[in-house]
Amino acid sequence: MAEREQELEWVERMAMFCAEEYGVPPIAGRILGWLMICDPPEQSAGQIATAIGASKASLATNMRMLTDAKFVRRRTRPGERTNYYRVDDDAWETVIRRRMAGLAEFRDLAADGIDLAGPGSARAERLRVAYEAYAWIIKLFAEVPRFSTRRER
Amino acid sequence: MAEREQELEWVERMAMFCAEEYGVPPIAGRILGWLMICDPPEQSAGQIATAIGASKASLATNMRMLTDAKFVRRRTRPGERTNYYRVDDDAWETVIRRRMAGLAEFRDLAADGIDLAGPGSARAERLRVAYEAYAWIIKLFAEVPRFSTRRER
DNA sequence: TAGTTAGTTCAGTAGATACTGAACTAACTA
DNA sequence: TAGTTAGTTCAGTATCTACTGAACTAACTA
Repeated sequence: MAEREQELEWVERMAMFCAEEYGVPPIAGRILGWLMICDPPEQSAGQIATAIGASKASLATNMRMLTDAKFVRRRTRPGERTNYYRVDDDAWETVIRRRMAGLAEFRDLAADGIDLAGPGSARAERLRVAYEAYAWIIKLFAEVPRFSTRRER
Repeated sequence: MAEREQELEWVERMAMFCAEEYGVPPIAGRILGWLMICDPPEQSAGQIATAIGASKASLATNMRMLTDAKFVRRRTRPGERTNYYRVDDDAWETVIRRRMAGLAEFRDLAADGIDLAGPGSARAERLRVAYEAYAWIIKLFAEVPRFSTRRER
């Protein structure tokens, strides 16, 4: 299989993973996947559109989404009006951290449920179990040192 | 606000959380939410349908999904043909553990990408960073003792 | 036997989402 | 000035998902 073909297949796998696991639109997933593996690592919307086979309009919408979410950084170059994009170094750690934040939301929901059912009631037991499962994992994560294979910049 | 009304509002919050965070259909989320807070804790499809305002058909489809995923347990009673459902004690720990499995999938995808880009190449650097962020969190959870506020049964 | 009811299956529908082409804006260049 | 091109916006479309009513099955009861 040609190099490019293999890359695109990998990009597609990455896109589908992001779609299923994180609910990201397919094209946003492809952009992310492409930016993970492309050479050079910084590319214009036009280059990316060509590579993944999407329209300019889709690129505009999805790049907006990705830059707003801080997964992708935009860079301009002096004397050029083209914007160049690259994946943020911290993108994946950000993804992980947001996921953890989601856990806290559930834990708080469970806490509200316990109040509603009456703390100490038999009915609150189910909720307490859930609360504790989430509190456990959140605490675990909070105690751990921040990940840092931080590259020098 | 009436007790029941408050409960249903809580169920709705839970359902929307499950929908957004886990991609579960709204009715499946409502079933889960209802089963977390309802009294008695074990209810028939008919009772649940009435409580959350869904059709029999939707109950059939969504209960199937939830029992297949082991989030909800079905129980029969001698001399009755009605099935009764309750949330599995381990449901939420299961949710957390599946989420962790999703992380491993990403890590492996990143590893494939590194092979494709050529390990050691500059191009593989982005992928290596992602790989390590995921490997870090996965290792963290793998090392930790299994959660156990296990109730006696 | 006929009637009742728990539960399943399926065809159709409503609503949402992702995507695109085309028209447009804005910044530059000759 | 007119022409070029990066990027945005928007209306329309295709596709998908969740949901329901209705027809059905299967297990029981009188």
